[in-house]
Amino acid sequence: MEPIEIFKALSNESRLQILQWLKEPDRHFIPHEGIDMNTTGVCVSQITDKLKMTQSTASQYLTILLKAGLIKAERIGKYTYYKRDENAVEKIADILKKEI
Amino acid sequence: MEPIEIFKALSNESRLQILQWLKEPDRHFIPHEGIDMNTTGVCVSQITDKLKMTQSTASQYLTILLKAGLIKAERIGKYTYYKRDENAVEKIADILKKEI
DNA sequence: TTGACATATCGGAAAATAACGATATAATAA
DNA sequence: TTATTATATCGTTATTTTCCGATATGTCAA
Repeated sequence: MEPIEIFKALSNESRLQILQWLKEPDRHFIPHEGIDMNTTGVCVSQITDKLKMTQSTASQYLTILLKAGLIKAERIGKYTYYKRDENAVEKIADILKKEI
Repeated sequence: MEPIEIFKALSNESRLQILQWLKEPDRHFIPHEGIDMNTTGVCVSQITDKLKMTQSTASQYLTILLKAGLIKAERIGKYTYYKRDENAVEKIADILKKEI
């Protein structure tokens, strides 16, 4: 929970976009392999497609969001599913409100 | 109110520091020219001193916070006083909570 | 008007970030 | 086993950010 690291992660249009998509995954992605996107998350290729950037960039951005603690990752077979950590988003909003 | 611009402004240790100091100016600065720091603000040289960076850098960081809308400026004589815009800080916390 | 101080702005060097292509790794399918 | 697919990582170039010194501007005091 490093505020600076979190704000850096949020300082990029594409990463903000990803976070917003992951807020309501079924509004933004088509179902995949019978996975419940709300509980399990969305895989890298789906995000890559929507981002219209390379797989490399998408993967790196997801890692940045992950390290900032804003999303969680789960590997299932050859896919890695990422989903928002709602608690973390709440928490940083609270920190902003109380400590900054 | 550009979220990205605001998050960029918050992505720097020194600028976060300034914002936090300005939350309780009289805890962090000595009174100056009989000015009420809470209503009027704190001048650039006081912030420069505490920051331990050059006047140039301090002034630029204040401009970045100003353009992001996080602080307000008032020129009185040869001094420019900066103070937090509490409303703006609240607002970005709300945006974070609701829209991101 | 000149001098002294406070602040703003300009131009730059070094470090960090953005985004890519190429390649490595991991897991499944054939 | 080998081929294929999904993801991660590496190395790179272009851009942005950090922070500085030098200088310009603005304001007051003598």
